[in-house]
Amino acid sequence: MLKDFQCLEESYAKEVLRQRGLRSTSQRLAVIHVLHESGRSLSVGEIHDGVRDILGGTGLATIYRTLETFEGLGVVRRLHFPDGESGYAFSRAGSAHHMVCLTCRSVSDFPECPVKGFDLAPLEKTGFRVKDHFVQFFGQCADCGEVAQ
Amino acid sequence: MLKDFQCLEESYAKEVLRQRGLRSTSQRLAVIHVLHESGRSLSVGEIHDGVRDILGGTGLATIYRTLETFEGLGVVRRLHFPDGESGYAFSRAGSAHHMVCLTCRSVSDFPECPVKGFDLAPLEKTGFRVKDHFVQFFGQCADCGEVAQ
DNA sequence: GGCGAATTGAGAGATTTTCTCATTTAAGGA
DNA sequence: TCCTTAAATGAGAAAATCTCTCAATTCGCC
Repeated sequence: MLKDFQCLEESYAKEVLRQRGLRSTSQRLAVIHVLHESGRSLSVGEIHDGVRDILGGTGLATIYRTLETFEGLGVVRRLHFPDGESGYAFSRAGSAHHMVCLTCRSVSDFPECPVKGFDLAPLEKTGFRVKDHFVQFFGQCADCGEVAQ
Repeated sequence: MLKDFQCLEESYAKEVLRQRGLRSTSQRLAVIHVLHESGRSLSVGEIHDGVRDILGGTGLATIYRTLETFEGLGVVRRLHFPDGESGYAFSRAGSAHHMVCLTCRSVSDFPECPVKGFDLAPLEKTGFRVKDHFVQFFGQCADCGEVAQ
């Protein structure tokens, strides 16, 4: 195992895994650790590098499998940027929405679902049944806003 | 050229290209034609196949380049599905938001921006400067809803 | 500590995307 | 209408990304 101390995110991931009957492997926890520590969204390659720094030789396939597992569990979310790149970020339970900094790619949870106050009735009158929605704000975080003029 | 008749979407694309000093090639118009005719979002492979049906041997690189160009012009939008797949759909000017059917992958323009009525002030108090937002609704369109129970 | 099933590592393989450069073609001017 | 010229394309190689397989390892439970 990594170390005795575990951040909140690792404990949380462990608990979610346990509840689903999945194992808490060092590789899975390392992925959470790397994502949490960076504080931003990371590409698959960056996550792979970060995990290798901690554990040594870890297979790339494991990273892909782990991210897929965690995404299914809602612990990690995949983000797509306007430039076509994509990355993964830790995702707190219940927060489906994020603010993404276009400069440093940090990801902050969104305090409140902006769609909540929106009346879906006229939309559903068209016959479309809404099952899910996804809201993402792009911009610049406080730090990057300062630097860039 | 394809044919004398052109759908609204092709005329529109032509006009946008002209305004930017880009050329209206048969390949570019064919991409628009294929997207419009399908009425849903298509993968790069499907678009390639569709264009080849019309024009014959068209290079895959051209499809990628064309989609990139049109996305930059706002004529085409790339969509990411919850299952990790992605596709491209024709995008009317000014409509940044869509309803995407998870069954048939049809894409409908969203009548009104749901974020419009949302107060961004508390969000911006955190120092985050919102530059753009992206809203996507997933669910089932009227046709697919009928079939599936 | 031992057992059984879940998970991983390693690398091959498949798929997707980009790049290069010779050739073609659209579009404006003569 | 023809010419000119730069933009755009085609073809395939190359790079990048993602998936698969299966033997070996490891977690979680008894």
